[in-house]
Amino acid sequence: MCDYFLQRMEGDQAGGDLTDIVRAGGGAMPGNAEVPSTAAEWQLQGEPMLFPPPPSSSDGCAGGAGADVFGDPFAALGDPFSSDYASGADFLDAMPDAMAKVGFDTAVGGGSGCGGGGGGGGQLLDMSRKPLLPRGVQMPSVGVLAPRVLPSPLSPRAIRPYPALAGDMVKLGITAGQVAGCAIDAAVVGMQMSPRAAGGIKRSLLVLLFVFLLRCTSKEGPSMERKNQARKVVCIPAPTAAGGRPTGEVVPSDLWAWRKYGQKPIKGSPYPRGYYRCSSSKGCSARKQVERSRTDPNMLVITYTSEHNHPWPTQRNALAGSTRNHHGKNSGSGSGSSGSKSSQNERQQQPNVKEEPKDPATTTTTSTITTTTSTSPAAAWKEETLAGSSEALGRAMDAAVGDHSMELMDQVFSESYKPMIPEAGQSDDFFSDLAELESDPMSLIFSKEYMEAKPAASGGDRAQEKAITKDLDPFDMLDWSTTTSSASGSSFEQGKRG
DNA sequence: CGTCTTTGACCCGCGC
DNA sequence: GCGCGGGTCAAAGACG
Repeated sequence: MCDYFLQRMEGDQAGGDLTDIVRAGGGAMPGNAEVPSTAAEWQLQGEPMLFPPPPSSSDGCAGGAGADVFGDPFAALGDPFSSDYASGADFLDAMPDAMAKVGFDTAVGGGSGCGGGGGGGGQLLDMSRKPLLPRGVQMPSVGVLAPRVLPSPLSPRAIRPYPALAGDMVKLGITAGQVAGCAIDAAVVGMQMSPRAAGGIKRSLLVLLFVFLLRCTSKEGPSMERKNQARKVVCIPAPTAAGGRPTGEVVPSDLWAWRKYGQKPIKGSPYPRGYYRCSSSKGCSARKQVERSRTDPNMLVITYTSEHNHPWPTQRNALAGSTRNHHGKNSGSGSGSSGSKSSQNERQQQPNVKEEPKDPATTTTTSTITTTTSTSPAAAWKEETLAGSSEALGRAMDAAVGDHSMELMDQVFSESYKPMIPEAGQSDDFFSDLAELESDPMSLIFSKEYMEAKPAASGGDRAQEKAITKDLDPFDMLDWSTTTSSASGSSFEQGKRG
């Protein structure tokens, strides 16, 4: 099973606006889309070694050169969540310089030879100049880590509000998918590299991923101004409940509170379509439709309509009905109706609400993000209408990244529907919102690693456990400071050793 | 009590 | 105009 994801603005918004919002993955994953067990396996025959083999596992992490050693281009950027930046926009505007420092080719028509999937598109990383990865870090094949080659670059209009970074990226023909792909690649690589290096890569690329995706999916710009309501279709794998309920649909969390207001059988599809509207705010017109793909019942097609007109809820409706748990209903009902359970699970994923699911069947993929290791098949994302061609994309992600990346992307995409950081005043809120994600991006990606690491801190050693917990902290782990902390590294090492 | 899901009815657009 | 399909409404019941 291969994982890929992407989304589109429904209709004819193709042509480079945001149809290429995210297409992560590629076809160059060595083997059968499985994570190589060794770094050497990342190298494909016939392709140049991007980096020399690590002299030793320890040497790669030794020394106190800090981020420079590992080529963290964004170390100087500092912590976007901190007060170093008056606003998120300031942080964003500082990114191009950081990119340039690592050979991010800002010239029109970047080099070639980096794309593993064919011609066209630009380069996110100009490998010929200076590796982003640190010395001693093995890189997966070019096709895996290199930017995805996508049909069209982002439209300048789509990222118009952010000229500083957007301009460079547009000139480069960089697509959000490339950014996303690299971020996911970073996650993959992170599992193979030294902890400190992983920190730098993670920080760099995930910053790019978040910032760029959120910018690109911003509603700002004429591309979203359509006579009809813009629709965004996201196709995701239909998660099945942990209890092994094949019919139980679990709509992945997107942090908004949705209320089901209807369900209709769809002609030609054996699966009904559920209609949801945002219940976070009374006046919110945001809606979404959830249905199983008729071509692939394992896929859920979620169509978002309209937009939220209110801030992202820091805590989903803690209202009377929102916290109820249909234990009895889930166990006793055989109605086959799919809407109820999915919505129930959505609300169980309130970021700030800790729940102890009593019924294993109610433990969904998202609710287990930070509590279990992933044993389910890797996540898959695809664009429904481009299933044929898009299936060739993104095959590198799944095995290595797994379900957690899906959650990450889900959150990223859902985030895209809230009013984006168009103004400085909102930027901080935006970053704060990111911070409020219970399942931080890195934990989503690396959770398996870290979850494996956590038991290593057993034995009642609270101090050590606390340290591990600290390492698991998204911000501590990301370590937005200028140097990659040893704590971050240790946690990763423990994860590797775990 | 407030909010939820469920579900049949209603409304609307589209094609014939 | 009619039928069909999709989208929404709203009443009823459930839940915490």
